Amino acid sequence: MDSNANPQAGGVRFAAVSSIPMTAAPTAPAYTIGECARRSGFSMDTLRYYERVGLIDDVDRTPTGQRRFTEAHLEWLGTLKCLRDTGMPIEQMCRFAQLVRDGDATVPERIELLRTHREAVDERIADLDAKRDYISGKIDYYRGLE
Amino acid sequence: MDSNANPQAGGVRFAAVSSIPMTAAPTAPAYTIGECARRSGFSMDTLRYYERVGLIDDVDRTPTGQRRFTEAHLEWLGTLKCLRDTGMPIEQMCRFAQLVRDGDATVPERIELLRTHREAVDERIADLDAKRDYISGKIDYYRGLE
DNA sequence: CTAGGACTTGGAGTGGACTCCAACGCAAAC
DNA sequence: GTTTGCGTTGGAGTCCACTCCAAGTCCTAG
Repeated sequence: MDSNANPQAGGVRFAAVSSIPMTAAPTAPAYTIGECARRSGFSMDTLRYYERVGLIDDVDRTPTGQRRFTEAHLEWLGTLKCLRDTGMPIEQMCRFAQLVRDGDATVPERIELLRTHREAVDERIADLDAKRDYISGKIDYYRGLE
Repeated sequence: MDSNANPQAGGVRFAAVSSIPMTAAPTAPAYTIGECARRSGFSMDTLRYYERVGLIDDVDRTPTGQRRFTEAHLEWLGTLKCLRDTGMPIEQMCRFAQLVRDGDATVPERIELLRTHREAVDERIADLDAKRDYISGKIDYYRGLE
């Protein structure tokens, strides 16, 4: 049901470990939204927003309604950050999230989506490279005028 | 007064030449906003908007009020496109435009601005490269599952 | 026990960069 | 000379991705 568990090295990693005072008993660590924000690099508001639009799933609540995020969430957030920062629109990330929810049968579709996205990223990089050169040319031109 | 005239090879270039029926007499070509849009890659609305906020200067009008853009405008628009597409905010482009308007004394400041921007572009490229690799890793992981 | 900080919700507001609209004038092709 | 279409203006609207707000609850350190 959940084959997103790629333990990719590049996940977001920070120092402190146990965020929430768990009464001893080494349970799997659960993070408050504040801690999750600090660790993921998203704001608390963005995390709530992502949950609302369906980009984050299965966020447990304490009996009083506070969110508790897990290691798995942090990993998933690392993926989202990567996709977002490479320019994928929210809507497409939602589609990807849906595929992940839909289980292993969607792996080929996920590959397809990521490949397409990677191509877009490649194009973006090539474009930036070219435009970087243009800027350098402009700088050189101005330097000739000084 | 105007040392933006860097005839950089990478300008936007199209096929057709004379857009507006000029009663013979090979005057410097002047382009309608539509033609300018086609040649620059900006929409007509964006061109008007850029003029309003001060990114484009000295746009002549026909006696009836229609804009006529010149070759020089197209070159400047090429520069704007490059800056915009590499993520420079409008406000900073406005500052750059102001420097160009302020004449040759501002050349060092322009260099400074462009250098700073180029650094931002370099960082963006490095970030995209890294995230591209992350995506590739994810793809490989999924391919292992197929 | 109480102060202060962290958390909750639904919904409204923001910022950047356009993009569209209405109502109109001018143009040039047949 | 009329239709088709390109152009004008000021101002309003849109889109995206958040970001902020109010009013309230909860948690924990002192």
